[in-house]
Amino acid sequence: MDRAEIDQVRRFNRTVTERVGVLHDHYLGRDRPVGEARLLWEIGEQGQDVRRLRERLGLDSGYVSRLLRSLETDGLVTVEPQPRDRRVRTVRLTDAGRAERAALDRRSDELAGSLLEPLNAAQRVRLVAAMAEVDRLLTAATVALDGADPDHPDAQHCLRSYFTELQERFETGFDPARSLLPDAGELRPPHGLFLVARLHGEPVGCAGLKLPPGAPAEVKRMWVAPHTRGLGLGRRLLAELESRAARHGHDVLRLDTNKALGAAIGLYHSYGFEEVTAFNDEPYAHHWFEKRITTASSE
Amino acid sequence: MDRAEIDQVRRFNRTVTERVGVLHDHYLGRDRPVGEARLLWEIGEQGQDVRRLRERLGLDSGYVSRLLRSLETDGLVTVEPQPRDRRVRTVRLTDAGRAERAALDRRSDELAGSLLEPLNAAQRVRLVAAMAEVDRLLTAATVALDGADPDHPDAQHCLRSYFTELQERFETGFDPARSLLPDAGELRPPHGLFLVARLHGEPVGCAGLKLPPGAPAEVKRMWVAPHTRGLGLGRRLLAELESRAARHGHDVLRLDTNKALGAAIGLYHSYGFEEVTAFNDEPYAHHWFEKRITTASSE
DNA sequence: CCGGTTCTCTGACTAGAGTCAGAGAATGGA
DNA sequence: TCCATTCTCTGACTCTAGTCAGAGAACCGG
Repeated sequence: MDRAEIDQVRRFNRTVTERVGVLHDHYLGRDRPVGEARLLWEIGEQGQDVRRLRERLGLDSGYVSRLLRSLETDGLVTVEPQPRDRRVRTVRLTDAGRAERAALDRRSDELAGSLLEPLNAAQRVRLVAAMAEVDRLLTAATVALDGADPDHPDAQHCLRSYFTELQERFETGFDPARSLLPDAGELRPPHGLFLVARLHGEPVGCAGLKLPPGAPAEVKRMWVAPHTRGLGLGRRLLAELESRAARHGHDVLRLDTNKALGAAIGLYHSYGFEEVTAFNDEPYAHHWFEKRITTASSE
Repeated sequence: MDRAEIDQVRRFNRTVTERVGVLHDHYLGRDRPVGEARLLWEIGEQGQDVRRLRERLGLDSGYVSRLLRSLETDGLVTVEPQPRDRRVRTVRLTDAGRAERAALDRRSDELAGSLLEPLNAAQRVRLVAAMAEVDRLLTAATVALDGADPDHPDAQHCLRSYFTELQERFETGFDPARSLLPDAGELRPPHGLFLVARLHGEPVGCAGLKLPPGAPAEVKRMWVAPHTRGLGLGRRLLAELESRAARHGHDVLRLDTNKALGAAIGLYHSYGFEEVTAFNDEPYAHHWFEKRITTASSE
């Protein structure tokens, strides 16, 4: 990371916190404390459990309770116990609350507009494009990769999505029973491992690795959520698997894949995999890839 | 301004305030309230008058006074009356203060680094480039254009810089006495007007307009500070002058310029001016331009 | 139906970031 | 010289945005 890069990031931080930050408070904190506004926003059109709200915003339970009471006395929300578990309470917007939320929405639009307003059309196009790029890359940088048990709810969520997607995309559909599926034991230590990628706590990708002693390490069940594609997440998962495989003493990484998964095949090529002849008889595979790995590899 | 643009700006605002904002507080507000840290930073290496500090940060005088006392009791600054006007007080960093400020500097670097850290080299390059673009265009959008009297200190500052620059850039140097200079009266109502562009309150550009009844309006003394060039500020000044000239009933805008000012000549061409034969005998002019204007023109 | 757990609420605090109204010293202009 | 103005400081508040420690209701498993 060189000096010029750091300096540019600092200039960016300064300009943005000044310009966006100040306007943000000006527009959104107008007649309601920011905390309440955030809460109002997060409740959403269909209501939310208090517990989920707390998690999403990372706030103290006492604090949320107080904020909600304040919104309630203003007639913006109703709080009622859930029928099936009366400890949990559900918040719902009243009509007034919905109106207030719409007002916040309008203000966010105004804020965005006020940033663009002084610029001419050409500048606007360039600013929006640059913002999209910053947004995309900062989001990419926010995704965290962690080891997880394949039975963890987040891992399960990813795997279900993965199978659903295979079912939709494979010409022949996908029936887990017909495939060479590793059982969960093969994807947890000491026989392998499983990674989950999370964005703001939500699972958005996964990848498994089999580590058979004396044989090549094998990538299994790599999946990236559709809304986070294009962030380089697949590449990051591969890199992480590769370095972990190397740390476990493996010097070859391999995988098989279906011809319907074009983007993945492209990634394997560009990441340094080479196509090889079939090393298993997975009925859903059309391509088999291998990559020689070294401990020093870092991307 | 279309919906897609607004939405992208809103996504950007959200990502950036979350990612940069949260880290900002985490890194910079570590062992010192953000208010004090900002002040410490703004005092700078060579010290500042309390009054200027207040202006720069837009804070209440009582509040600043209290913050300074707190920094003083921590041994980070000294506050002393200015010798020439003992009402005004000057703040200076002590050695401890300088060390603390250096620590803040390091943290800003760390913050910047932490944004780049999860990305690979290619992504980093793209992020930094996009940040530079956003920074540049948001800065451009922050510049305010206001009418001003040509004798106003900010206008005078611009004009002095303008003349100095002409002196340096013209092959023959520049001697105001030899040039066809409008007197200040011609650049203030009702005979004309004068615009000053300001960034965070600092003058960074100017432009004058002569409005002789029954004759073409004439652009005079247009200047943009070197560090704000490339922001489209010249174009904005021209557009503003054009619309004001139109509002005063003029339908032609004209100007003369020196061959040394290549960027300006390029701007005049691209803005829609056409070169014409000399309409005056300004000794420093090599090119004369004219543009037909309409009331409806907007850029 | 008992005991531990989960979930929400209340009360009691704290710190930060300001705002507002003077008071009191210095200064500058008539 | 004196009066208005400028500049800084002090005291007295306010509002956000939390944190922490229980208390009490509801639920769940054995």
